[in-house]
Amino acid sequence: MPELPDVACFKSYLDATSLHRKVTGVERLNAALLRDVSPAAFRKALTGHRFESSLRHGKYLFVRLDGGKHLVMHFGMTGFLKSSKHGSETPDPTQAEFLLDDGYHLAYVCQRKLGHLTVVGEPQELIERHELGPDALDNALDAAAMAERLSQSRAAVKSALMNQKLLAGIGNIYSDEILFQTRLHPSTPASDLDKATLRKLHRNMRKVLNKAIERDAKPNQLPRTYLLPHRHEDGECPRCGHPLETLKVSGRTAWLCPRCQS
DNA sequence: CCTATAGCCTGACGGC
DNA sequence: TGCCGTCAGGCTATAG
Repeated sequence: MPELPDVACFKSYLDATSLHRKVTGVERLNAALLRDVSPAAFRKALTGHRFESSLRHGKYLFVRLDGGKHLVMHFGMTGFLKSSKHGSETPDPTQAEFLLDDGYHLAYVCQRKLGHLTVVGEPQELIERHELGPDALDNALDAAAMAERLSQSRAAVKSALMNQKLLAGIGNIYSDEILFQTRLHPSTPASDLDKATLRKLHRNMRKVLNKAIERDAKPNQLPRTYLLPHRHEDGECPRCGHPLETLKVSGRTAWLCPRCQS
C-alpha cells in the first residue's frame, strides 16, 4: 500500500491522534522489524518521551521525540497506523503498540512484516544511510533538478521514478498514473526523455501526488479521467476506451494504455 | 559502476 | 473442500 500519498495521510492521522502525548511504554513489539537498534535501546529511546512533531521524507515517517531523537517508521507493502483507546482491541497483525499518556495508544500494523522501525538522532542520518533522493514533493525539486536526476538513469522511466535514490516517495501504482498522464510508455529509457517531456513529467508528478493526498490516498476515489480507478482486469483507458494492458518492468506489474502511451 | 532478479513475509484468489 | 501456484501499492542483497 504505502507510497508517498499514503504516508502523508498516516502523518496527518498521527498528528491528529497522537501528537504532544508522552509515550508511557511499548507493547507487542516484534523485534524482527527493528533495524539497526536493539529492542532495549528502542524502548528506552521512546519511553518517557513526548511525540513533539512529525516529518515525512518519501515513504518514511519520522516522529520527533522530546530530547531530540526520532522514531522512524517504514510501512512496507501493507503497513498503517491505528489509534485506539487503551485496552480495546487492536488489529491482529500489530507489530508495535505505543502507549500514550492520554489513555490511547498508537498501533503500527503490518500484515506482511515488510516494513521496519528504528530510532535515529536526525532524519538526515536515515536519509544518508539509505542514500534517499529528495522527497518527490519537495519544492526544491523543480523540473530542472528532477530532469538532472532522472537523466542519470538508463533504466526504464518507470524504474527511475520508483528508484528511491533518485526521488523518494513514488512506488508502483503512482508511477503508473504519472506515466499515463504524461502519455509515456513505462519502458522508455529515462535518459531518452527530452526537456519538454521531463517538464511535463514533473508537473504531472506533483499534480498526481497532491491530488492523491487530497483524496485520502484512495486510488479509486481519484477522478474517473485518471488511470488508477480503471487499473484492474478488464479496465479500459478513460481517454480512448482501449483495454488497458500490463507488462513487467523490473519485476513489477505496470498498467498502461498501449494506444495513448506509445 | 550499472541494472535486473530473487528473496523476504503473509493472505487472497483462481484453477484443478 | 483442499491444495497449489500466483500475485500483491516494499526494500535489499546478490548476480550478471
